[in-house]
Amino acid sequence: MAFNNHPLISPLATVMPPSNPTQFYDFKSLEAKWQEYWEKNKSFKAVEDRSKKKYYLLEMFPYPSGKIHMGHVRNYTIGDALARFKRMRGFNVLHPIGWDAFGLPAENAAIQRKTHPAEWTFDNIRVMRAQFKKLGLSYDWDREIATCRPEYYRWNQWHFLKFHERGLVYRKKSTVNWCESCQTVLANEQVIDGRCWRCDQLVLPQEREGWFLKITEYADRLLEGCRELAGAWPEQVLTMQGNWIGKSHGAEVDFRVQGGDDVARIFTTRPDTLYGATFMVLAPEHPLTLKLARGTPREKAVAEFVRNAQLEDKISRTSEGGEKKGAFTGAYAINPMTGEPIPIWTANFVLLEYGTGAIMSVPAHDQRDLDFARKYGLPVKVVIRPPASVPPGRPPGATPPRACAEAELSAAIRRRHRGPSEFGQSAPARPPDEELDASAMTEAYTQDGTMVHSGPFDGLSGDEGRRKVGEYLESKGIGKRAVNYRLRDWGVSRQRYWGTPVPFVHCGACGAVPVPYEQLPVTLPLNARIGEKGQSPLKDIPEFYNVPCPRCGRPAHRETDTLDTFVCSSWYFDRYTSPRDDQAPFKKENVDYWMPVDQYIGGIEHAILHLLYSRFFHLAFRDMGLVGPPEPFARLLTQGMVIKDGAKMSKSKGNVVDPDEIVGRYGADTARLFILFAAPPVKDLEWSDKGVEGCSRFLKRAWRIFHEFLDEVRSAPKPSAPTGATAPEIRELRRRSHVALKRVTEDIESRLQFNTAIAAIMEYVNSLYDFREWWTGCQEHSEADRAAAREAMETLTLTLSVFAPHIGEEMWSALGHAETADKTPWPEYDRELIRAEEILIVLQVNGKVRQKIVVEEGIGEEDLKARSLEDPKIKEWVAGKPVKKVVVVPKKLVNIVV
RNA sequence: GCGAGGGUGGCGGAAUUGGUAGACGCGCUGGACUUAGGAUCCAGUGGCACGUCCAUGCGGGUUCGAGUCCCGCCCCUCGCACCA
Repeated sequence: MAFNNHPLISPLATVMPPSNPTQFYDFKSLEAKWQEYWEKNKSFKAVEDRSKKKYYLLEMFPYPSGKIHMGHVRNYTIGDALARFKRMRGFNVLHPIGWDAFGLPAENAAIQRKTHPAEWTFDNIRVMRAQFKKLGLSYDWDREIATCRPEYYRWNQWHFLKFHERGLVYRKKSTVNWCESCQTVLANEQVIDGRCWRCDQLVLPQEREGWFLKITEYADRLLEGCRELAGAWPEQVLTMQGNWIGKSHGAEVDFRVQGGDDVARIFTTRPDTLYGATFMVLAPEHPLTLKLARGTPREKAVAEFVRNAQLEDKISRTSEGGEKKGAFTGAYAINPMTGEPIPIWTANFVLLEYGTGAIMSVPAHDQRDLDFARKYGLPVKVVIRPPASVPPGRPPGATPPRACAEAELSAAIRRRHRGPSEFGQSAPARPPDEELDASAMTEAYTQDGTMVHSGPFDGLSGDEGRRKVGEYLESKGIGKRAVNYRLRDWGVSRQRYWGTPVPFVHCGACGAVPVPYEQLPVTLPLNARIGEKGQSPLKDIPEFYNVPCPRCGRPAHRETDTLDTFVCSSWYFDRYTSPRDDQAPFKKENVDYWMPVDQYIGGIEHAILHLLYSRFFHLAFRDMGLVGPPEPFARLLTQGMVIKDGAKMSKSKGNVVDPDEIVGRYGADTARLFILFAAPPVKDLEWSDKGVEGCSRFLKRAWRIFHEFLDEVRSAPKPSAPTGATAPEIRELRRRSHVALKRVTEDIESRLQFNTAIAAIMEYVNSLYDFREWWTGCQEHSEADRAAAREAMETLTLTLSVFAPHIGEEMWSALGHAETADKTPWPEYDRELIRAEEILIVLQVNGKVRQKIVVEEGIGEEDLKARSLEDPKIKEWVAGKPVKKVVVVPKKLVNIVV
């Protein structure tokens, strides 16, 4: 028990003796011991302390689906390493965890297993919490939340009512995405390629009434924010959000229907092509479509076409390869510029939800319109002349210029990421004044050019033309410049049980009435009979369903829809700042201290789901004065997937590795180390059992070398400044300690490259084995020598403790420290000590490496040049030829050009 | 089609500003210790025609020097895509 009786040993050591006094690395008892210590001492409890710089580190909280998988281990291990590092760097770190505990799987599992969703959920939470603790994750467990508890979801309801007060909540009947297998409506963001994001089933259109949040009101600010986040968030995520918001500039123009009062409003990004509009197309669902055909010989054909179009599923209807089908309504509209009548059609590819649900068709300058015109024999009219030269690689008609904010955004992001780019060379000349031939063209000319056959606008270029036409439309009152978004409002109604009840009451007299704040929470009854498909079981619980109207007191009934679970996750990071507050969703002073999240870590699958919703909530909160910062997540890291045998781990592929098994066999430290070492966080990680063994081997190796030095080092003093009297081996040891420290520090701090940081520690351990050879060969060691060795062991221990905290703490306490490693300030490396006394210089002849020489560190350029030319090997290579030039890169290389 | 990211040994991956390509780990080869080793330690390990050689997807270019910069291709992954 050599290190058990040291006077400085921490109080815990007397309570809990070191797991084993031998050199055997007994990870099992050692990990259990430290986990118990952290738990008892609440080691990672975060306390608001305005005198310290805060650091809010957050990983996306998990859905309690059963047991944790490797993806979780990776996500939370990355976060934990960073949390531990930041604490040692002197930050006041908030590192919380909780459970995204509402959702369909609980309900489905409950039906299957004849249990209750609550029971299933809390069972899973228990299991997963224990698994997290076994991994040694440094959470402030006092802040743990579960969104399915009324203490949490009452604030969902509170926010919903606040949003309602501000006009951000409304109810409407519309065509929604219905997932038959989940028996619920989905928001647009939750439909991926026409399929449900959770169960992968095809989504069907359905007419339904439901609750919506006006995220579209924030479209512009959400897009603007993407610009600000450039550099701090992965470019890909910002691009995806930009695409999703889909802002485009253009104009809305009214087309009068010939012989009546009807007006069809269209949206176009190309008002400069208005003169070329030779027909217009309405969405089948457009109210005018059937109206115009009514009472005409076309009525039957149009009605049938509309019916068929609506039956067609959305993917085939809107995919590029999908067949463009249309029907003539029999009516004509007046082109407001030319005054000419143009036929009004309806077609499957025009969507009611986008723009105004009606388009003008300019076949000469839009590929889709051209295809349609050719198919149905409609006229084509050229109104844009290509410029005399076009940029290289972009033949006319190849790529439409998207008058879209996407392009602007990605350009802005690129500028942020790389700095301004240079312009390409000028384009090859193209014969000027070449006019397109309307009757011959098979490809629409979709790029900008000069307006022709456009009356007073002839000769104007794209941007100018669009502006002038816009101004003209406005002056005539027949249109206006307009901005359109692809983003739709967020449908939050879910027709399922296991969620936050929508806090509204339906009254025959008063309509939908908000539940008064003082009556919150509207508690989800636990006695529901789950399993009846098609409607919420809440309807069958009279004590829930039947309530007096809060306004008039007459019998009314509660809303039975529950809120989308993404509502829970849109503000949980705020709740962590005051998790137990029962007066407000969070305390202002706490949220002001901790927010924004400094580093957020999670999967890319939430790029336009959770991450967009949360930004929306945050902006709305900001407008209500609840929070201060412009964005909730200052920096975002999207970690890669865990792959095995080339595919994502999944039950169906049978390639899952159970974290429990790895932790059981090798210990949490090994599991953590491997997962951080095998790949940089942003890249996919290929699982390797052999790699895990390698990491286990490394920890044992570190443990052994540490214990070989321990006895002599335990009582050594702090190393003093270097003196010339020490042996070169000691100086080299100190140099390597400080080099390792520098590399680990910088790899974590400025690059989040844990894999190279760990590689640096491994290299360092290898060099300690080299050093040991010399050390054991010495008769005795001076105090200064022992101090240097102590420093080396402390550096090893502290750097390792960030990644493998259990073994790190064990070693740290063995060194006799009263305080734990995680409470120890991260050491600073010494620039002076890093400087090598001798450096390696690479000698090149004509750019090829021919020799390597070792020279003293401070050698002058001329001396180095001379030494290089004198080198026998170099002389051989130069072979008497005249030396044309010598390039000297200080401290690196000399290149001799002959 | 558009946008982003990527292509480096047998494998996972390094190389931060144009300066020794392949750090670190896995695997493999040999040795030591051992009753034994799938433990541990030590040494070696890009390729071959073993050279003043060839090597970072392919072909050019800039440079004393290119995995890194420029031009043109090929392939892979992801996102967007009839969006008016």
